[in-house]
Amino acid sequence: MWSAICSADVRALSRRWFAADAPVVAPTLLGKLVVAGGCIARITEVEAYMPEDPASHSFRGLTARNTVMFGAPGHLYVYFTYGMHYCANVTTGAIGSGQAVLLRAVTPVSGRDVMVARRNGRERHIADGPGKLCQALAIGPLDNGVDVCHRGSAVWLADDGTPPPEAAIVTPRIGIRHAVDVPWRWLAPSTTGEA
DNA sequence: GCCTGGATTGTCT
DNA sequence: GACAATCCAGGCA
Repeated sequence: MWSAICSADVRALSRRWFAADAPVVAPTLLGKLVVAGGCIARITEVEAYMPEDPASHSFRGLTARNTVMFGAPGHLYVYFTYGMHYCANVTTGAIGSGQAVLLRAVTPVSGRDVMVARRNGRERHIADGPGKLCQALAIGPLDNGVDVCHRGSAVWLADDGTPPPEAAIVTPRIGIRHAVDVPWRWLAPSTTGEA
């Protein structure tokens, strides 16, 4: 698989891919690949966050932490939460719009052993949560702001031709305390549960 | 400068 | 199923 990533039939997603609003971009990312930490994983769950959304970090405007969210689309926004976990987002929309798509879960495609090792040897639930995803793919604060449209980046998103699932499951977002009824969470149907 | 809440996870019962 | 762990950002005085 790694050789495939290095070949021409797997290409980085273009900047234009992320130019639309987060709720539009989010479902299109299902099935796409994340290349990070020497591993490749397929996206199975995402959530959209908009600036008018009380659950979004950009709701209160530009701050030192969320600067990346207000920057150009197609960049990685990594933030620290609950005192011990990192979450990875990809910025979308126009510059200054403060939108992002949270990467909630992936399944290993290549480098599974490495991901398991990073997850302290856990064979199950390798990356079925935002914090676990960052741990398995070694995504951290140093990756905040990297360009995911560039193959040479520490973290980038790729398209290997796999189409998004035709019947993605749409649900309200979870783990948040504001705007809990907004259906901006998308899951690949065959990958619910164990990742 | 202090206080509070948080886009979570792992462990224990 | 319930709860503790853990620490930073942001709000407020």
